[in-house]
Amino acid sequence: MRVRLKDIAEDLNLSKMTISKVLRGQTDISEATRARVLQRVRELNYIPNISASSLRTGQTRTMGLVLPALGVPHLAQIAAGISKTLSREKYELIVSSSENDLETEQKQIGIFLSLQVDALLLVSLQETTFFFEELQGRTEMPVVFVGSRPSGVTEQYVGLDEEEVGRIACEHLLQSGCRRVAYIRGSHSVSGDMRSRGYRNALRRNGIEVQPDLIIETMSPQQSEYQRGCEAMERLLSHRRRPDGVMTYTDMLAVGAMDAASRSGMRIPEDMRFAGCGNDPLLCHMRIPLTSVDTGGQDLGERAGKLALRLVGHPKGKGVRWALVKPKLVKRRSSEGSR
Amino acid sequence: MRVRLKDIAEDLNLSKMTISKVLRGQTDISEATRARVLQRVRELNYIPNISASSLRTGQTRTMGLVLPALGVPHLAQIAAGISKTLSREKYELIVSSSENDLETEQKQIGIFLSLQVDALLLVSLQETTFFFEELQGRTEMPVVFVGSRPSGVTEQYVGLDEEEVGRIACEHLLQSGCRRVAYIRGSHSVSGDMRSRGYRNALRRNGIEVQPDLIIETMSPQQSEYQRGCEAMERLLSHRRRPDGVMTYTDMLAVGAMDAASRSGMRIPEDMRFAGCGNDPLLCHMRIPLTSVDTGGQDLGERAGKLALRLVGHPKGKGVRWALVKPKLVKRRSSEGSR
DNA sequence: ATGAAAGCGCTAACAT
DNA sequence: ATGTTAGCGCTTTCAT
Repeated sequence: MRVRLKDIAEDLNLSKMTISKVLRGQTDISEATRARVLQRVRELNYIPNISASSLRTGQTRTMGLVLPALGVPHLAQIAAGISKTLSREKYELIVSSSENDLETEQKQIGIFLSLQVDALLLVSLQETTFFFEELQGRTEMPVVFVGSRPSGVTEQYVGLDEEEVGRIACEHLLQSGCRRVAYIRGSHSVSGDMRSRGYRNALRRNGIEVQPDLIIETMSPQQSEYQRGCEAMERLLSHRRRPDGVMTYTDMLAVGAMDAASRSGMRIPEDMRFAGCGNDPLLCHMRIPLTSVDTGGQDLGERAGKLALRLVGHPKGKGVRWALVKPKLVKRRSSEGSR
Repeated sequence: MRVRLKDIAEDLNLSKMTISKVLRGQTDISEATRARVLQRVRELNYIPNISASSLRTGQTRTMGLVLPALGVPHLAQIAAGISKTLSREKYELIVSSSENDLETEQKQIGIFLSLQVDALLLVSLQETTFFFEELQGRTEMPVVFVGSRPSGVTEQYVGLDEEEVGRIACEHLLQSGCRRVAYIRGSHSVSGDMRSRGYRNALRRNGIEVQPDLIIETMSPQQSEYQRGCEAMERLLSHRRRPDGVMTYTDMLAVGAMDAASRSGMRIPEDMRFAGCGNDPLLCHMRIPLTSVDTGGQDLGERAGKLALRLVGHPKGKGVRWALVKPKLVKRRSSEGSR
């Protein structure tokens, strides 16, 4: 049988209460007893039963994170950031994946509710607030949205400043001397639209007209991102007036685009500069080191973790609202030098 | 306040017990009552308190998985495989990451023990059995090692047949007509050694002598894997007699090697065939589609999940022992055709 | 400084 | 077919 408080108590001829107090760091215990207890606790390898303590206190010092998928670097960074922040306050993070499925996400949330975690952090797939409004009625558990949010949610949200992503990439290329900056975007998405807005604004602010044919949507879902990058580039190269700078929605699109450009005899960065997005450690250090917008998963996670910590124990609706994390540009050779 | 069994019971003028029985699918309840209860349960959005039920039953229908990192495709596949298998039996998986840190791993294991999960699945960093021997004394919780194991562990282990990884890659290249197969391996590791053995055996079985200078170790940790692949290839190209087939420890090494080979005028696959390892969806669909050994993360996860399910409730030491999952070769253009 | 009693929400075992 | 009792391991409250 597992060691319980009672076992330690009987072993030392003390009451359960004394052991419990020692373990929770209460101060009304003599130093001598404290030492004896701690010693024996270690010897017997006592593991507290969170179920029991949770049942009594309503707390688990544990938070739950639901991600659309494991295996995605950006999401992993978010998780790492949260985990790091929580552990500073002696909270632990447990994760589960919704496998990009809306219903699975709801199920996973249900499990965390059942497990009595102290707060819920969600990189949510839900597009509406419907599910969460229902949730409000059932529980007072704090919920923090990270990186994405159902439309309409404005509180308890930590996100990336997507418009800024588009802006800094474009601004950087312009400052490197580019005049015709193309944007290879992914398929339609809210973040895609916002980055696109940042891109347009940067152009306008620099007195450059937005050219619709320099914005390429790549959405054939059968093709790999690499291929889509290649094809987008080929379309851009077929223009009468070719772009002299290219930014992309993801790093892999940039890798494909750079390859296609190289094959056509373009020199990078001399003839054409590139900026990707994601700052993927694998992809950014391939052939031509790729300038990329770091979408700051770790930062995002840390902010979200802090928000969750502040929410714990606060009556609902109190406390902090939301934060937008700024992306950072990481310059590498693909956009080096200026003209 | 959250809805409890008691609330539903009072609401319907029944006892807690009746509600509990309905929710657990006991059969000694009239259809009429069952229907009433289920209806009200849904209306009130009842969420069971696992802490309470766990305290009573000692079960949570939840298992814990500790990974060295999130964000790694192979590990994510393992997690997905486990999760899929468990959910068929109404078990749930929660995950945590040790961030490649030995002590963090032990801490995460402790949390899962505290949370009373029904079994523990570990892609463990521990190299010795020391920690787990200590664990044995504290708990009867079933532990399954996945993909890696402390030396000496032979039970409750589901792993990849690493020797076979090396063998099938080499065998495939030989069957495609290669006579001088090189192996670009990573830095030293147990799995690296085993794959190397598979490679050597395949050569020998085909009556080809192992040439030490065709085995390249790439271990400069500052460099990216891509660069290390390039450099390894350059070394191979400088040999008097160049290889006509190259296999690598990872897909990224193959991508780098292929690029270096292409730059030197080698045609792929005509002059030189390549096989990577990992079957990374991103990397295998770049420039030249890459033949790769699929290390079957999903399979591994499913087998591990099944093993864990069989272990639950069994007295320790009973039940299944271990399984080795066979890798599968996925052929693509980099090794196409024969001579 | 230490301990006794009660109860968190649930369910096993046993009535009725 | 439904309900009663007791207790899982812990902590809150209130003695001593």
